[in-house]
Amino acid sequence: MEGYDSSQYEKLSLAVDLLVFTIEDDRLKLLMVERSEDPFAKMSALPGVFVGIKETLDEAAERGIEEETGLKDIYFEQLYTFGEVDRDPRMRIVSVAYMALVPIEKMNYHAGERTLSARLVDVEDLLSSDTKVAFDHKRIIAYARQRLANKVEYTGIAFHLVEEEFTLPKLQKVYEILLGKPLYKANFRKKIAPLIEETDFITSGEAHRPSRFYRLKKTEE
Amino acid sequence: MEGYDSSQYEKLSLAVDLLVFTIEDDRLKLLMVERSEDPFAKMSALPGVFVGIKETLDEAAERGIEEETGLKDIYFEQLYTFGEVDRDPRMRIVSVAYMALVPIEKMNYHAGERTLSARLVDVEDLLSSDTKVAFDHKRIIAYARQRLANKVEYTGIAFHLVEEEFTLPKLQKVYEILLGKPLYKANFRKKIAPLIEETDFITSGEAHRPSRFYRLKKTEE
DNA sequence: ATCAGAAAGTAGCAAAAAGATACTAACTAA
DNA sequence: TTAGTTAGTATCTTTTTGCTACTTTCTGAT
Repeated sequence: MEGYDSSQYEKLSLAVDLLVFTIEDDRLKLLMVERSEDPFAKMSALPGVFVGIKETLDEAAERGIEEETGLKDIYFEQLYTFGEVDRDPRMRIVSVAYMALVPIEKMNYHAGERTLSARLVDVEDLLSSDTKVAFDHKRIIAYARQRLANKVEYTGIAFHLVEEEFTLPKLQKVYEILLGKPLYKANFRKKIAPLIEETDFITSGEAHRPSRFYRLKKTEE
Repeated sequence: MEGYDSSQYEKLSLAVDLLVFTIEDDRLKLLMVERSEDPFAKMSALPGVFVGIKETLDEAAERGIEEETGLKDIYFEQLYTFGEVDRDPRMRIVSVAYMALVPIEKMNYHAGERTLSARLVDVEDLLSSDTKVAFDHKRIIAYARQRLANKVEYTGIAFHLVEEEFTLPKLQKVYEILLGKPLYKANFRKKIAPLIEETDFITSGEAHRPSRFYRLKKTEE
């Protein structure tokens, strides 16, 4: 392909759509914006940016995340590239979706330049209702939701949704939310024990036994 | 993003690079072409096509696969999108990599219009040697190799590398090649037993006990 | 015909992981 | 001091995996 004379092919616009997930009030939430302009004015959409001609995809994703949340250095990964011809009614735009995870304590966001507002949307509610979402963004969200559920089983992705020091009940809750089912406390602890290490801190002030804070062990993955 | 006036952003070329894998002589092989033009003339590269302005990514991938192999209806999936700025020395080209799997018995290929030849390359040999490959294609191949190894463990992706009716020794070999390690026969059979069903056919003519042909059960996944 | 070789296929145990239950521990608030 | 509530642990059962050793069924050479 790259030997082709590419000028015979029309170029197209490439965007990055961002799925910034967090967990708030024991629910999986996603950062969405309210569009100020047509098409889909006043509807919910994923935040996103166009990819600059001198910018890698990862750089565009980082830039977009920072514009929406002010955050740098949060975990993100490329999700999938959506390239239906008519996904944008105005013109051909191919979108590379990126997924980012951030603990709610660090979460921050604000309306962008061309959006009315930004807010956290309950993902399960959104997906199980027939709420309309701009473009093909609902499908993208469903795809990401699925990937999250898969990855929590065989990677440490859930750790990105808690702070660096976390209690096991809190971490377990994150696993349960992503998996969509309750876990046995004892088994959960057996499973993640080799990945974590104790800290000297415990919770206090709650009307029950305090829980210890742990952190992720550096040495394994 | 999609509310932006996109005209302020330069458009770019989008290509699909194809990784057509098969198994030949008990080795994982990949279809590669020899480039006829600069840059990287005479070097090995992945086959690929540019994405047309009225064409989805999947359609472009299907078209590319058919151009290279004459095959329709083979299994393929989107792998990852590579968007480094300088991955093509001439101009900015973002590439969506697609991975296709085909049993060697169906495999077919020929040099394209702008390539000198097409051939099957031993993947492990290529990756463990310091053979130069055009563009960032070696990295893409390494990424795909990894993904194949992962997916064989938790999906039925290996079935796409054997014909519809297959013997268990043959299927096991495919698993072993993708995983890069030997498996115990008895365990392997226990594991895939629920996924397959017997046929009435067995091999013949070999100097040992014949083996039965099976097929994938339709009902599960 | 019989037997050696070779790969297909099966039986069955041991070890490890996952599933599940029931308990004990430590805090606050009344 | 006690009731309520959640943290944390001990222990058993079940399932899966890891492994070995066996039996089966073919060809090809005595």
